[in-house]
Amino acid sequence: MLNVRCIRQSSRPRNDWYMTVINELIVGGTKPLGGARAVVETLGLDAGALGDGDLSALTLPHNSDQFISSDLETLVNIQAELDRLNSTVGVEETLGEDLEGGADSLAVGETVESVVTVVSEDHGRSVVAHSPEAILPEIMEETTTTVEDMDMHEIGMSSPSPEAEDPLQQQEISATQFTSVSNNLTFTSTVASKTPGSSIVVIQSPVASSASVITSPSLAPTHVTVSGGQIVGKIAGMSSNVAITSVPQFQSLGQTLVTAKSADGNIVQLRPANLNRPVMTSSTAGNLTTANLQGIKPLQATTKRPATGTAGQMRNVFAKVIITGNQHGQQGQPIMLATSQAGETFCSGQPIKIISSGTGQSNVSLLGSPTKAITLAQAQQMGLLSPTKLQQILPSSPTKQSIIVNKLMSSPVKSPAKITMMPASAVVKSPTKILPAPVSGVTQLKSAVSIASAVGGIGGTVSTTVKPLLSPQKVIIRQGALKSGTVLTSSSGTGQVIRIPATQNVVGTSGSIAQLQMPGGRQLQYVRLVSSSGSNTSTVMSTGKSRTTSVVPVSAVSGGKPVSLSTMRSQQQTVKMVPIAPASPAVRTVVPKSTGQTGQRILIPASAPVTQLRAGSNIATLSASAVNQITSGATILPSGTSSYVMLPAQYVHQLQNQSHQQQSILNTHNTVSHSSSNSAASAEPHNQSRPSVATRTTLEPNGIRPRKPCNCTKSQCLKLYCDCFANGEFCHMCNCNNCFNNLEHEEDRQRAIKSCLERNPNAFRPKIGKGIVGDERRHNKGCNCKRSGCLKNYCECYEAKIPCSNNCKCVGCRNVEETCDKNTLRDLAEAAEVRVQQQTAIKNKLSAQIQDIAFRPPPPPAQSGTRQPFNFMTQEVLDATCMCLLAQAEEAERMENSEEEAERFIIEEFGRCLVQIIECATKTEANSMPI
DNA sequence: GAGTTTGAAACT
DNA sequence: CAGTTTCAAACTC
Repeated sequence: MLNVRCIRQSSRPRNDWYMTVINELIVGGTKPLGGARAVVETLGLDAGALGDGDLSALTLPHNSDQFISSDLETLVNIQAELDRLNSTVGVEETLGEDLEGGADSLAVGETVESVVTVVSEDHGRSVVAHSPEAILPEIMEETTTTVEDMDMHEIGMSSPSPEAEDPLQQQEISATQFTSVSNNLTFTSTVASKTPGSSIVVIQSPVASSASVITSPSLAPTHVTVSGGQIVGKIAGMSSNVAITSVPQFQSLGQTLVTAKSADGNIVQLRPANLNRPVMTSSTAGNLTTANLQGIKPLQATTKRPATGTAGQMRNVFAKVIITGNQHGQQGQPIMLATSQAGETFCSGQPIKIISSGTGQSNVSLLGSPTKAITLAQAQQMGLLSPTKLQQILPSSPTKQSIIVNKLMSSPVKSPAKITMMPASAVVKSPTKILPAPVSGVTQLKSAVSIASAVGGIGGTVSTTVKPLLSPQKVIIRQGALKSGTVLTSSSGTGQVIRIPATQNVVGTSGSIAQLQMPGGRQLQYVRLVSSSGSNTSTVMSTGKSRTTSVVPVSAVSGGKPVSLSTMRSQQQTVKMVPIAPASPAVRTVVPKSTGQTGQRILIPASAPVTQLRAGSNIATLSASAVNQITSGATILPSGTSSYVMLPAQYVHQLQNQSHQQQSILNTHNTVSHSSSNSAASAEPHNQSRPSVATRTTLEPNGIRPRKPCNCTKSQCLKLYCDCFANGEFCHMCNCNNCFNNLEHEEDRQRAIKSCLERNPNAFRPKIGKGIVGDERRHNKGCNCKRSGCLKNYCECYEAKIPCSNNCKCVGCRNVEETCDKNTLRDLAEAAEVRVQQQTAIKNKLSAQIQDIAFRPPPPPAQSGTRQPFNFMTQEVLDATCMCLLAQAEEAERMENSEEEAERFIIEEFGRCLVQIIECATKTEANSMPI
C-alpha cells in the first residue's frame, strides 16, 4: 500500500522510507515579491505493497500527520495566489490519486524504485517570464552535459522546446533516450521503509538542474526520506539506504538535505547546485524570523561522496532543499529550495544560505559546496518570500498551509545576485543513446540544463523549478485533491503548469501509454509509464495541434501508475549523439544561437532522415552523417527559444498521427493561441495558425522522408536484413512483426547495433560511396550476384543505379557502365573498325585487280599494237585510287548506306578509277603511236 | 497475393 | 575465409 501523506517529519519514523515530493523553489521573476513558502509533501510508500507495476495502492493514510483535504485546498489556494503574485509558473504534481482517500498504512517490505518522469510542454517562455535569458546566462554557457553512458535506471525527462508547437517535438522518446539527453530528468525513488513517513524524492537530472541532491555520479536515482527530523535516502545503486545526517528537522528554513549516510557507511552528500556566486539578500519582510531560520545552518560536511562516482560518471542530481518556515510555531511550513548539481561540478557547487536579516545568517548549505547566502529580503525579491505570504508562512500557523514556491530563479533585474540552482556545468552520463551506434566519445552537444521537478506527494502539489534561462515548459501535474483541471499559474500565459485532473487516468500498466488531456483540451499528453526496472523506458509525449509536444519519460512509482509527473527545464543541453556509423570521423557541431533559451533536442539517428533541425539555443553536435542528412534534405530552423528533439522522422510522423488521432478521439481543441512562431517541423495539417516548419523543408508535407516500410518477420528488425535498421532508422509505419527497432526496445536495439558493428565496423556505413576516381559513385563492397546479371534490383549496384565496379564479385555481370558518351565512343570505335576492315578489303580487292592487270601477260604486239595501261600504274596512281575508294566508302557510311550499297558504290568508284586510268593510258598511247 | 528467385547477411 | 543457412526484398505469375 502506498500512502500519500503530507509531511510531518517529526512523526515519521527515522528509518522509514518515504517518497516525498520536493517542490522546487522558483525564484520569483519581476513580479512583486512573492511569498516564499514551500510545501514539503511526502508520500508514504508501503514498499511491501508496492509492486513494480502497481501504484494503484496510493492512498492517504488517516493520521495526524496527513494533510486533509482542506489542507490541500488551502495549499491550492495559496499556490494560486502565489502564482498570481509571482506571475510564475509553478509546477505541481500530485502524487497519488487519492489524496483524501484511504487510510491505508504503509506496509513496506520491499524497495520500490520508481521513475517519475514529467512531460513538460514548452509554451514559450520560461516560467520566469521576465527576461529569462538574462538570468544566469553564464550558467547556461557553462552547463554542459554528457549524456553518454548514463545508467539505464535513470529515466530522463526531456523538456519540450519552449515555443515549439512542432510536431517534431511531439515525439515519443524512450526513457533511456531521455536520459541520454541532457535535459532529461531522472526521477527515481526508492521506497524502502515499511512504515509510513515522509520522504523526499531526489530527482536526478542528467543535466545540470536547478536543484540537485546528492550524489555520486554512479548512483542511480536517489530516494531521500525525511523522517523524524532526519533525512534518509536511498540511492539506487548503493548497497543500502543512506541516512542523511545533520538535518535535525525539516521544520525550519535551515533544514537542508546535506548529507546522507548509507547503512553500509557510505555517506552521500546532498549538494546544492553549482552556485558560483553567493546570493546575498537582506530580509525586509521581517516575516521570517531568526527562529524561523534556525534550522538553516550550514551542515557539516561529514559525509563523503560515494567512491564509486567518477567525474565521467557524474550525473546531475537534483537536490531540493526544503526550507520550512516555522509557521505559527509549528512545523510544516517548509520552504523548498531547489538546488541543482552537476556531477562535474559537484564539489564546486555552492550551498544556498538563507540569511535572516538582523539575526545573522542561516545557511542552507549543501555540503561540499560553497555557500550561497540569501537574505530574506532577497528571498522576497526573488519571489521566494513575499511579505504578505510570508506571514502566512511564518510560525505559529497551526495550519499546514504550504506554499509552493514556484519561482526558483529571480530575474536579474530584480536581484543582481543570481541564484542559480543550476550547476555551471554538468556532465551526465546518459544510459541510453537515441542514436544507434553506441560509439563512445562521438559527439557531445551542449545543451541546456534541465531542471527536474519533484513530485508532489500529497495534494498533488509539486513545485517545479523552472529556470529562467530555460525555455518554458509545461509541467503536467496530476491533481490529487486539488481542483481538477486547474492550471496553476503562469502569468506568462504559457501555461507552465498543467494540472491533470485527478479523474484522468494517467495511470496504466507499465509500459503503457497513458493519455493526458491538457487543460483546455488543447493538447494531449501521452505518458508512457515505465517500471523502475530501468530497462523499460517510459515516455510522455504531449501532442497538440499547435503546441509543442514534449516527450518526457515518465516513471511510475511502482510501475503501475504514474504517481507524479515531474518536469524539468533545460538550459543548455548536451546531447551526445552517436552516429550509427561510427566511422564518421567528422563531427560537426551545430551551434545555434545562444539566446538564453533552451531548446529541446531532436534526437535523430545518425542515418535517420532528419526532417528538421532547429538551430536554436542548443548546441548540437551531430554526426557527420546526420549533418549530411541535414544538409541534404533537412531544414535547420533558426530558433532562439526552441529546444530540439532529434528523432527519426518517422517518429515525428508517428507522433503526429497519434496527435491527430487523439485530437479526433478526444475532440480536443487548441484553445490556446500560441504566439510562438518558431515551431519545429510541423506536419500537422490542422496547424494552420502559424507557418509550419515542414513547409519549409524539402521533405514531404508530413515532414517525413519517404521510406519503404520493412516487412521483417523474423529478424525483429534488429538485423541488417531490415532496411530500417540498416539505415539506422527506427521502424515506423512498417509491416514488420515483433519489431524491436524502436525506442521501447532500445536496449536490444543497442545490443544489436553493437553486434553488427562487431561483425562489421562499417555495417552502418553507406554502401554506396564515392569511388577513388572522381565523384563517381560506387558500391563500397561490391555485389556478388550470380544469376541476375546485375540487371535486376537484386543487385545492389543495379538498385543503386551504379555500374558494377572492380569491387564486385558478380558473375556474368551486365551492369556495365554505359553512359551516352561512352556509347557514342564505342559506336564510333566499332564503326571505325568496320570501316577500316571494309577499306582494307576494298583496297585489297582493288590492288588485286590492278595487280592482275599489271601482271597480266602482255598480248602479242601483233594483236593490239597498243601499249598496256599498266605502264601507268604507278604508286601514285594506286594511292589516288585508294583515296577515291576510301572517300567513297566514307561517303557511303555518311549516307548511312547499307554495306552492300557501300560496296557497290566503292566498286563503281573503283571502276571509274580504272576508266580514268585506261583513258589516261590510252591518251598517252595515242599520243605516242603515230610517230 | 502467393509463390519463387535472388543475393546480402548471418552463421558455421 | 569459404560454405551454408537465413532472411527479406525483388520478382513472377
